[in-house]
Amino acid sequence: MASENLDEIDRALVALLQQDAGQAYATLGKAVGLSAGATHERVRKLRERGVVRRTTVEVDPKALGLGVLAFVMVESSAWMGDSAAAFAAIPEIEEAHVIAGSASVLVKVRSTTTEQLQDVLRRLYAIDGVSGTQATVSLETFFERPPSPTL
Amino acid sequence: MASENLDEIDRALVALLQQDAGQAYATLGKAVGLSAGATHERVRKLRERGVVRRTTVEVDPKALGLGVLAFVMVESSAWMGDSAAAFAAIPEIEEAHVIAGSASVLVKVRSTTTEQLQDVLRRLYAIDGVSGTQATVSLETFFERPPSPTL
DNA sequence: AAGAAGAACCGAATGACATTCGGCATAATG
DNA sequence: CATTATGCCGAATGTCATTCGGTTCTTCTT
Repeated sequence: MASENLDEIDRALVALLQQDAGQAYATLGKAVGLSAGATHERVRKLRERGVVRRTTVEVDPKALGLGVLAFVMVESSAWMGDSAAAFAAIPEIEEAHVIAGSASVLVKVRSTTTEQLQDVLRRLYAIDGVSGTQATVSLETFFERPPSPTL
Repeated sequence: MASENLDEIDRALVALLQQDAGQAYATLGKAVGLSAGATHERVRKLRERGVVRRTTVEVDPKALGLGVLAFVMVESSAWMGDSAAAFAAIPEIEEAHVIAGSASVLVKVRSTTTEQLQDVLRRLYAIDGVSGTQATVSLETFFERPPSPTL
């Protein structure tokens, strides 16, 4: 997906949809200077091209009882490139990234308690090749926001 | 926001909305065994209570040209608790967390190039109290998904 | 440069859905 | 037990999503 195919209107639409995907196409259209129908077609294309993956809701993790957030550096003695499914099978893991450096995979974990976080660490060790973990607990989240379409 | 107030139906609705917030209330209702109107009222309440913060779109960062992802450990010689606004003023920063440990704040950065990432690091140093940064670049993202309402 | 094809747009028509509300049932409270 | 609060259903009504014919603009071909 080459970003060079996104013009100013596409980027404005993405930003507006990130803020409020529930607004009417007529409202969106006014904001970017198009009719509702043309706006609808533009958004349909953004979906078709995979720029907009889906419409979702942003949820307050604490409201779900997920009061503990930690970033875990997972060390391994083996190539972890084929382990995506193993990480995805641990529901507390929100994201997982293969990284360069002393560890191999960085994962973001949300849990209800620190006990549950410990259990996640135990389950991480059960993944083939994992030799160590180093958890960094978040004391406070300043903010979390979506990728900016205007960089 | 006490999570004890979320019943099974609420949690099912959150999960369904996370997957596809564009589906009709009639469809949602069928999935949880309620009428469209009752479902609408349930979701309205989840919004009112701040569980559901907003309806948004999930976007492919690469499609926006944001091909570089890094996690930066920001070290400081001072208390960073009042610096949320300073971090938020750097648009490449997607999230920022106060952490326990040798560094003070962990930030997630998306940029178009490694040069831009370097520029972000320079701007981070300009924040009062910042004494060091340690960037960990993501080579591959296994997955990113929303917090699970069923943990 | 001219013509054809493709892409994007407008605005109206039509189908789908959001929202509201009266009535009923259930749960909670005093 | 009586009263109040909450949640639900289903239908009515207002709003919006979607489509499409026609027009305009852009790109491609000769």
